[in-house]
Amino acid sequence: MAVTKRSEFDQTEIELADLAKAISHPARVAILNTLAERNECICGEIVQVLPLAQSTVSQHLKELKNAGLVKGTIDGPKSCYCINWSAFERFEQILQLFFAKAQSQKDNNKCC
Amino acid sequence: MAVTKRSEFDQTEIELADLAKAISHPARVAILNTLAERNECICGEIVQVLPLAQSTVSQHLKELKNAGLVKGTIDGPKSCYCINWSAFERFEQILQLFFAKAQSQKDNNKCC
DNA sequence: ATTTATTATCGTATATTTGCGATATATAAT
DNA sequence: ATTATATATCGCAAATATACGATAATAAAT
Repeated sequence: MAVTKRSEFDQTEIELADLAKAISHPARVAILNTLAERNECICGEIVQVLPLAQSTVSQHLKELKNAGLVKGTIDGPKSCYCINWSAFERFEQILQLFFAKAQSQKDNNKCC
Repeated sequence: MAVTKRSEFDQTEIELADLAKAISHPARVAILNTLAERNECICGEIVQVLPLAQSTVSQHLKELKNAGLVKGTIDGPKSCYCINWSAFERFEQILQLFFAKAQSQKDNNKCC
């Protein structure tokens, strides 16, 4: 069966889960780290840093793009990928809310 | 092929990715939210809140447990699941580092 | 116009995740 | 001892993710 029940969850939960999924693979974490620490972000450099084939890196980049964390302009052979800082910061905020909300209840939690 | 290249990435990247994966499904975000806002955390309550079968919820709980974010004691029919706050806070710290490191480079980033 | 270099997409194989029903397990209640 | 209740595990089907090689696409260089 495996019909995904995705739509039956809260929008905020879905949004957080989707963003978390975007960084749920070490390659994608590495890509974001690499993009952040470069001035000019050419896809080729990323391929050289990662232990993966070019096509696989391209796929991971696409996922980061779909999640909105990365934006890129395809400029012929030299495509330029960069971090989408507004989405990145929104992600940070959503996480902060998630942790803050949970921890505000921490003292009530008496079991275990 | 699909041989996972997991071991070829940095330890910090793997750790972040694994934790992110733990919250990469709305059900698991919902479980953590629910656990946080209850004093007594009985698995049954969680099943009632989620739009999923009992066995599926149990599986998600197991994943959260494997990731270390949740700890539980099986007490016969009443198992008690709670947030593992030390792991939870470590997760928060890892994320903070990730975002801080990336954003410290933000001004250098001129492209796009 | 051809060649070269770079990135995207397609096809494919395998691995993992998601989800459920059925069943097992374990304690509390009778 | 038996029954009832709650949770875990097993087995299965379908969906999604991971990874690669091969190929297509695109623009710059010749």
